[in-house]
Amino acid sequence: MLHEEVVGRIRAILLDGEIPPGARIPERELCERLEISRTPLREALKVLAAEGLVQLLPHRGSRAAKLTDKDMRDLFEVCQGLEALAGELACERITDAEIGAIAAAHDEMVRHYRDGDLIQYYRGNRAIHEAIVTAAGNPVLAGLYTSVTARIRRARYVTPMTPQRWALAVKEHEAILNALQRRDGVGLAHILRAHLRHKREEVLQAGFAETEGNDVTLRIA
Amino acid sequence: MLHEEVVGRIRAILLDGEIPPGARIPERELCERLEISRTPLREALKVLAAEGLVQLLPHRGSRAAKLTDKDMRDLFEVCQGLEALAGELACERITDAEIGAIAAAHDEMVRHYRDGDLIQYYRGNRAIHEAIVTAAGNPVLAGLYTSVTARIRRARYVTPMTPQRWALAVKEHEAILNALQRRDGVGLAHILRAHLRHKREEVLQAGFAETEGNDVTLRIA
DNA sequence: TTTTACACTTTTGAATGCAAAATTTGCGAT
DNA sequence: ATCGCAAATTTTGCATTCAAAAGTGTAAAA
Repeated sequence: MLHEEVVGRIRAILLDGEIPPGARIPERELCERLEISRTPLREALKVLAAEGLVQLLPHRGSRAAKLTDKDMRDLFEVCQGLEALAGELACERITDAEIGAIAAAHDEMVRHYRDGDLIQYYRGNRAIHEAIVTAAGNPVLAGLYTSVTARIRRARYVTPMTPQRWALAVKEHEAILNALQRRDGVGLAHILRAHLRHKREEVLQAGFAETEGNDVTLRIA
Repeated sequence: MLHEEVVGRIRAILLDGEIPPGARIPERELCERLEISRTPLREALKVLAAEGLVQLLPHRGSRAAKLTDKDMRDLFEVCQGLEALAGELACERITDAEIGAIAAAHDEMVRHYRDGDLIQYYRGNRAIHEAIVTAAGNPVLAGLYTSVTARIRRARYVTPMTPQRWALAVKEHEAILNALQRRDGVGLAHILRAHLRHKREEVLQAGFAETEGNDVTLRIA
């Protein structure tokens, strides 16, 4: 198993909440499960610690990082900035074909909205946001975006929404698509920022910070 | 020696250009020099690879990452976005004391400009940009900023400037300070973006991409 | 009964050793 | 002299091992 694959698998375990935020990461167990020894596992944990997904305590092992309200706020704030930048750049560089693909994804997402299928809606939603970032044509930006969104993914794509909020989000997505089609970078940046600001308020109001005894996984079910 | 210290020391070696971009990283030598064994060294290298400072080639060791023109452009683009965001947030949150400190740093920097001391000018310049990011009060943002700026530091703070460009940069810094004092977030974001755009053009024009046979260190001397 | 001291266990962090892969060296053929 | 190929050497990646630190349990003393 390659180094990057080890990192990826542990990242998946953490993002799935299989090891819940704040819990200790059992080196021995993970080694057995991934069928590797402690050396490559520990290398991966240090990388994930640098990413912010794992917290290393000297001589006390590693834990799955826990996000406070402040962390969540900071991450959303940065995410807003990154998506706004991506939107502006995308408008300069996006091809008609890419716009077409996003429009198709948008229509499909709206169908899931009408069907009331939140899971599928979120899936499409995420694909659109990622497509915009990709269209920006900046791998550095894409990398930071991936890393920041990974940390808030569970909160962002798991929060239940009220009908009102959901309707607003869909409306905002109409505006996002529209700005893209007009290649209105400044406008797109604005609407993306507002869109994420609303999402953040939603998440924080729902109390989704990963603090003591707040098991998000339970709430999902 | 603590893990973070190992990472820091290798980072410094790379940023100083002691191991020039593209060169192989000699594990054995570094181990002896840092007086550690290969295990912690390799952990550090993987972390630095995740940061983009080191390139890992499976079964072929690690090299100091080399930046192409495109990489440089992408990094500056992201840096613009991060600084603009930091500027906006800073205007919302900065204290009078912090503004005072930045004003003092600014005055000192201008003195170095008048003295024609580019090294000291750059040092002060960097301190101001970092102070603005700090004033944004967002550690996630600060972390990304540190990591992105580290990668372009040599280009950013080493490029020789023409008198015209230097004068323009100082003028822009007057505007930066002014916007901060007025707590004009949008204005500050704009001027920071323009400032960095100019810097990027300067760097790219100077041909500072770390491509084959382009030893930046030589040019500094 | 509560607290503290102490031995014991577990776990962490790092050095060493070993097999596999890659690079370099040496030699023969053209 | 140059090219090609095989043997030798080096280097990489990982498993194992070892010392040190943290955690745990027990028993004695207050």
